[in-house]
Amino acid sequence: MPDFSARLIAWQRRHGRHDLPWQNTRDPYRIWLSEIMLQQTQVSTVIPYYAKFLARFPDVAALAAAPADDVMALWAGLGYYTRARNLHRCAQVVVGQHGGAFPASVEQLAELPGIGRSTAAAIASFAFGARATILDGNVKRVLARVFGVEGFQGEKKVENAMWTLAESLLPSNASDDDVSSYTQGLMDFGATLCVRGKPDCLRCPFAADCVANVTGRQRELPAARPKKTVPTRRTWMLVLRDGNAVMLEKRPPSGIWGGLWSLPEAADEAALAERARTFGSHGAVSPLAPLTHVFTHFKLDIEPRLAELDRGVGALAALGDADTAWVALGDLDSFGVPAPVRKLLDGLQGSLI
DNA sequence: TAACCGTGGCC
DNA sequence: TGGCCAAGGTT
Repeated sequence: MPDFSARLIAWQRRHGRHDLPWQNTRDPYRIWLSEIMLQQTQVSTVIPYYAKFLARFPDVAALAAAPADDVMALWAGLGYYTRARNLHRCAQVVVGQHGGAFPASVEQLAELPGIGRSTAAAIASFAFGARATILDGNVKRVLARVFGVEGFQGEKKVENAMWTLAESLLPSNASDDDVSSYTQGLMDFGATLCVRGKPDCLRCPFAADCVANVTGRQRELPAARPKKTVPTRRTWMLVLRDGNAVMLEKRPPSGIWGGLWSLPEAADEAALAERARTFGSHGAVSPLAPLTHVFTHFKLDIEPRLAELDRGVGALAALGDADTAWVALGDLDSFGVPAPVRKLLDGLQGSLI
């Protein structure tokens, strides 16, 4: 299909999105920030976070100079927290090694933390007019349908074929505006017309040539991910309360919820009671309503337990421990707290007298 | 190469 | 209700 890019650009200019908060700018900082937040995350989820970040960190220098904990607190609830750490590191590299200006080439961008091949192409095309293709979930779905690419896109062989195909479709002799419209068109077309459930083939500019449409295989393309049963883990969380404050522990930088502040955990009931005593609570440990949190690759059953701190021990319990903090329930916004833990504590606050 | 890494919306 | 997955990158 020699005119794929021309048709897509025309579609984008008439039917695509043109007023998202990170559009209508060529500021690499704003574009980069949006692209990192949008990794595996839907537009509607990102919008409020994007506004918060821009208000607090108006440029890359402000972000680079911020404490890591502040960045994590602002990111809390958005998920995939490695993105937040890499965002912070990337800002510091841009300031420290690039004089505060993002590099303009795909290759240099892709060397920065948190920026892979697709994100580098998005930034380079939007900010610098580079002729480089993205390959995200939208593009993979569109290519699989229009060109009849078989096989699960998680397989290396299939993904390599997709990259090659995507490269071959780039517009030649394109202006900066064309490049920008093309990249945005790939995203918008997949996100709004060639959607997973019910693609709007009647309004599709590729309908007559689309393999999936012509053969009626919209539901078979792209190939579904092989099913896997997700394991269930179980953990006990300690809500150690002192008046209106609870104790939080900073989690290790890697692993689930890396770098966030969460409740102290234990592997069983007895171990949790022991931890409560260690922290200075010798009274009853009472159960709170259990909750289940579903991650991408496992399910987590949480057994929360409430304990009261012995009178006057609060200041001692956290002394000299930088990974422990007492936080008022009304001050959780200034700490990066995992979403289900935040939900649990918000419910607790409402129930306290 | 494949597993790991969050959360919320949709049907 | 539960399966599926979204503007992917890192290890």
